[in-house]
Amino acid sequence: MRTVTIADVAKHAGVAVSTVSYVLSGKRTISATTRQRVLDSVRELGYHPNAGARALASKRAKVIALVLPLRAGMNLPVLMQFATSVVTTARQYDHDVLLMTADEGPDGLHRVAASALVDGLLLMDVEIHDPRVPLLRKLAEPSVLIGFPADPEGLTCVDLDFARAGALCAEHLADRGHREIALLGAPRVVYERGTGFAERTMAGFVEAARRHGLQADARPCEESFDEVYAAVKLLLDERPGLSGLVVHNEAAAGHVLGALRILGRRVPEDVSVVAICPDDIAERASPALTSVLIPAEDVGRQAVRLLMAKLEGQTVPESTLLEPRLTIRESSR
Amino acid sequence: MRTVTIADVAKHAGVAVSTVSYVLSGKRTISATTRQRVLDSVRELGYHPNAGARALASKRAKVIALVLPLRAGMNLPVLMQFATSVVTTARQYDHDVLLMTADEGPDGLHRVAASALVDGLLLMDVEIHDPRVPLLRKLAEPSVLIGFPADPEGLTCVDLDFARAGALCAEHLADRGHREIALLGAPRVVYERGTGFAERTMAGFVEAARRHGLQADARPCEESFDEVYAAVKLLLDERPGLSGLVVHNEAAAGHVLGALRILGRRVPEDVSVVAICPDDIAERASPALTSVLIPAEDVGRQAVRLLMAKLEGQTVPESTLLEPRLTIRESSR
DNA sequence: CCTTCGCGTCGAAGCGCTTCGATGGCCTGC
DNA sequence: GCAGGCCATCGAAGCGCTTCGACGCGAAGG
Repeated sequence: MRTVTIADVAKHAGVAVSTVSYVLSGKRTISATTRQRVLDSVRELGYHPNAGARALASKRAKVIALVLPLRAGMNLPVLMQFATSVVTTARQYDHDVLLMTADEGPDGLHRVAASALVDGLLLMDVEIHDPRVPLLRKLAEPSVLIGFPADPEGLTCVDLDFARAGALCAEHLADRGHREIALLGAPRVVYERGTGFAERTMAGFVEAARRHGLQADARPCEESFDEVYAAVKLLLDERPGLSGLVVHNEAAAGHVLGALRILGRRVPEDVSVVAICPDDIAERASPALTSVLIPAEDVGRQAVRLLMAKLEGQTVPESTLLEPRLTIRESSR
Repeated sequence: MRTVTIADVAKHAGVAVSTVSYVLSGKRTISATTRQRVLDSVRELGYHPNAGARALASKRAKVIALVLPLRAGMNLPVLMQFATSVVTTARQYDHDVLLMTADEGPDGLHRVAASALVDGLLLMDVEIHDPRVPLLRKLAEPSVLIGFPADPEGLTCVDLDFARAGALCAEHLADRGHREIALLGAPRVVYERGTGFAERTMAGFVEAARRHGLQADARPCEESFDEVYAAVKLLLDERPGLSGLVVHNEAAAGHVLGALRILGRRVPEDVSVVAICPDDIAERASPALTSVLIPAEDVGRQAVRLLMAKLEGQTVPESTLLEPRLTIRESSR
């Protein structure tokens, strides 16, 4: 069974090859009767345009690259949701997704772009001083970044508004009358790596607390139970009046609850806890955590939309910050 | 800056286009001096072959599809390791990876295959009665499955040897002198979905226990703490002499330890626990779990190798089972 | 010395598609 | 009744690459 080409369709429908092409692309008007005849032939023969030929002729591969940081220690559920949402959204725009790992580095991006394998790039987990950023500026292919490098000038970046998320948590606690609050953040290495989002959360938190006249404290937090326990204990020792705790570290969130239980503090009676984490983690905790969710799906969808807009030559905002949403559950009052 | 084509390279090196092509593909002998001149030009001009043109002319896209079950509730770390290993291995064979979600179903596979977007397919998490299997048999493009459908005839399947893994656990416990053992498996839905690996583990476990004259018991196990606790309690009530427990459920593994602690059984003094799970989970538990690991990386690498072999027209075994390895840690004696 | 062979290279024919300019038929308006 | 215009369709020229057959030349063989 030889594969069906556009010429087969044309012959079957009794029209020229170009007519079939125009029916399929809609780039020229074709009479309703011809159009129907062609579409029938397409269906009957089971025609699928050859991707390579199309890419060659039209200079559009209809494929975008998704560059994921597939190193260990990522927030897997969020990453997965994000990837799923990117693939699904891309399909809605009739595009496919080429999966790449960050470890190919700038060369990998250059390769897929220069070979016209992909029309555009989506990079996740961009760091403050990301070696790929200068390349992206040079590339003819449009790109969208998840996260913010030091200088987003000339790029297109999407992210959750982490500063706002931090602030939202502080405000929530302020509204409930808490006067002394603290934030436990990501592991120290995350700050050192300079991904940016962790710092921005802290900054937003501290700023909002200050604005509301709260006494606030923010520090990194490791992920093992023992270290979380030690951190929580230290915090409570130093700040006996502490009654509100924000945890921006999904691995640690559960452990914080465990530590508080062991330390004899009830949640939420003695200490209110707010987490910045995916909903499923917040819901599964006990008590269920009041949380600000990381809207991975929104981010993915939005990123693809922006990329598609750029592919069509539209200009898009350099920076898109997604508004965080706080869901109140059992762990705060 | 127009993109560099093979014609540019040819002109720059003072040779014919076809010569450049042969230098790059190695399909005909080219004298060392010419070869070097061409390679120099390639480097100097920064030439990258156009993927579409190459695919069109050679009928090889140098892309494989990776179909992941991006629904929730998967074992994310394993899935990620697997995906990473697939991408990395594919790159070693100079191939790229197109990411697809299972929810496009058979039509999606047909689409990418018929459009020659990909040369081969890698499907993860194949189910016993998978609707995609009949299609794969028909497709001209080769494919490799992770997991086993009911009838693997004519397909190429790779998986951990789960039966062996179950047996290994039973044998480990038998060697240590345990006489009454049990296995807590995946949630009930997994068995109902019929992915196969869960059943095979159970079967291997039961068979090995029987062979060693042990009293054995195997049942599904849900993932929430409360349900795990109930299951463990029921088991201990029914089988007071139970001293060895195998857990094939990474979400439940930690909870089992918690439940045993609450029920006053020390691990490993009173009950030895063996898990079938990724190493990181086993190591993070306390006490660290003796475990049989799911070698996601091996599976990915092996799957890509098989696919590449098929792409080159070699015949490969229908079934490849990866030998499980047991790592002894603190939870068993 | 001439033929034969093989090595290294070239030229040209596609691969299947998009797109541009051309064409022919038909309607409109004066 | 005819010029002008528009609509629907066609034909052909590439897009950048691979690959096949051909060719020229020096070495080997008779």
